[in-house]
Amino acid sequence: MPIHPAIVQVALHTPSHSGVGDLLSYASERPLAPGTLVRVPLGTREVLGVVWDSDEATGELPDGATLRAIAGVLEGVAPLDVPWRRLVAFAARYYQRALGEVALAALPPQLRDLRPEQLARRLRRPVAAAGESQNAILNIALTPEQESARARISSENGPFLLFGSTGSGKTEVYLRCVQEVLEADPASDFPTQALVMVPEINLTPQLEERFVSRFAPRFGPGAVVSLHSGMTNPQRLKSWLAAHSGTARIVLGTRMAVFASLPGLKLIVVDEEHDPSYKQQEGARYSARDLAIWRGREQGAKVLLGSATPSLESWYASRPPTPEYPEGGRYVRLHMPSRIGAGALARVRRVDMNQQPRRTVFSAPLLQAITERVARGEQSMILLNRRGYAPVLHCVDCGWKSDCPHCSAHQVFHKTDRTLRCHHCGYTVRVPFHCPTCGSPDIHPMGRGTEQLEEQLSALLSEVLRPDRTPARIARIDADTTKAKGALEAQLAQVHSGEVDVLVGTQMIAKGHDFRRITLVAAVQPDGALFSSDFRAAERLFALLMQAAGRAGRDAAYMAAQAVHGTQPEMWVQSFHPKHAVFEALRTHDYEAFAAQQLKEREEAAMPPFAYQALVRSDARTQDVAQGFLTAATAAAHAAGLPGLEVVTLYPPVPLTIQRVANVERAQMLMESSSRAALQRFLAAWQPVLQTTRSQPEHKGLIRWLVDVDPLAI
DNA sequence: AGCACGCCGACT
DNA sequence: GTCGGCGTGCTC
Repeated sequence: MPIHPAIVQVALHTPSHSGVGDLLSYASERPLAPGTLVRVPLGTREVLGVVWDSDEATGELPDGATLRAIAGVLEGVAPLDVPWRRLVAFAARYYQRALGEVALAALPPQLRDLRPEQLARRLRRPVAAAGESQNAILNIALTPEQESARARISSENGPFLLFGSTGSGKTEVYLRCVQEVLEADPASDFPTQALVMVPEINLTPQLEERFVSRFAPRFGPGAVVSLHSGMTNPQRLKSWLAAHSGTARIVLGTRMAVFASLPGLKLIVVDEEHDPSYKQQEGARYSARDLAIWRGREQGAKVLLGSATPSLESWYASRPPTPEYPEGGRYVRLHMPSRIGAGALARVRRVDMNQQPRRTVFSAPLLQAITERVARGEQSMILLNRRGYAPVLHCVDCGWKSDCPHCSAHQVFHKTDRTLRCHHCGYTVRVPFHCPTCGSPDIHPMGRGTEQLEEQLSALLSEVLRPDRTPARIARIDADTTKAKGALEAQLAQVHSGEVDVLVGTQMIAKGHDFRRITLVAAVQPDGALFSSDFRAAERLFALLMQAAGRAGRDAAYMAAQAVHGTQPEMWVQSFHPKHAVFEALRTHDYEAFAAQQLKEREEAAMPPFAYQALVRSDARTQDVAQGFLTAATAAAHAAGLPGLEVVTLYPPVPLTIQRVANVERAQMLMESSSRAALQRFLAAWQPVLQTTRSQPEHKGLIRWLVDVDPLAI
């Protein structure tokens, strides 16, 4: 037997419900620093692990377990530092997941697969030279508003909420703040670093271009790296190593980037901080924006959130001091109301659909406005948040509907490829010629999706000519037309080049992309979101419509040129409730009034941000089992008198809106408290109770359960 | 989470 | 007779 003088605790990818503790003990020939990456035997496999600080003096082994030896150390990768480990530990605790699960998910996937010698080979590859040069950074002059924001970010601690309307030049402020951080003399010998996050992968290339052109001359071509799930595994590993080693000074990425190892981190920017994409929806359901705030505080990095329509959480957290509450919010609010280099704000035109003939898709005035724009060579953008031709197919004779056999949802009619597709489980069939139930040929689409809009618009504009006397051209961009790699870029290029006159699409066209010739944006059917059971629906719709409105008339020079035709940017909304508060606020572009009204409602109803919530979801073969498990776990919690329970409200389990997906029945229950700490205490204590409850025979059909802390939708 | 072990159905 | 379905149980 070899002698192993050291015992190390290692975090491994084992889920929290697996019954295996957070840390497993291994023998090592020498002590290993916490944060060291190791390969260890686990059962029959060999897996990647991270050496962790052991709180207990000795790792007590369960009876019968024998200590196995570490298989290897990933030499050449410095141990992950204390701030990184603390971030991972906090995220695991706060979002109720196993430590190892979060730790390993935060590392590039390829690190798991590489043997130490393969990694060593990769590390020997030359990296892009990152040497600093004396090349000056070419800056654009800041407006007084931008300069004032920059100065306050520079001199105060934050966190900051940069509230700037679309076109106010938030990105330029980000660039300046990043520059300032990178040029500062680091207190340690590790180079200073900045992390910049955006909500969607689509938005990283244009941002990367801007950061590279600004900073590469000064800090070298390898100074800016990206980190998002659209990259290949080797690319991700390369970026990760560059950030970890300090070669990369700026990391641009999506929510996953919040876990990047950045030992020199001094600034975190979260652009479009209100965007729901920052909340991970599977696995550990973390909010990258909230973790950014935590990480910044812990690691001594400034945090800058930016948005034209902040989340109500961030808006409330940045409330100015009042006589009543002299301390104000935790965040510093910085306001940039002016648009620069952009035209006037879009004029909002509301169409009351009650005054329109039944089944109207494009009201006459909207169609007229689009027609005029085509004739002038301007572009229009039509938003509809529904893919496919129609959400359901329906038999006139017997009432049959195209229900998915595996889900409690309709199969969507896709005319392009003649299929019925379930958007929840993917189940696809050919469109039947006759009703499958009664054989009637009288089956019709009900409702409309983007495919149908495109088709109807083609018919409606068939006689309309562009300035060059050619027919109007219509394009559609949604998840169906952009599946192929590079398809989105190709389609966007078409719009940019002016080939397209009218662009139809889902919300993916409303985000980020600046088309200079768009002078009209229309939401043809936004009502669905108004009366949703989700209390955040209005907030989300308002943000989307504001963002969409910001797409019209982005380019001041173009708008000035078109002014001779009387062009002004317009945002059209067709609604059966045109007087709804969302549209009223949109009309005046008044985010602040909208936020104040929403916050008042939330406060009266004791909802976030005035209360804290968590969900437990359970999946099972039958709805009875799914709900039964939650009911039993609730009873067990009360019986045990768990801590925090006195200020946490547990609501009874209910089926999810889409109750069954892929033949799995889903139920959930809500927990709510005015105290975040109490909710946390309760959840932590409840975890083992849920485990025990599951092991009881009456809950045999339970497939899984999961906790969602600070859920975005209920 | 993986992965092995284990016990029942329809194929070369 | 085997290949393979996924239920159960284990991993320092």
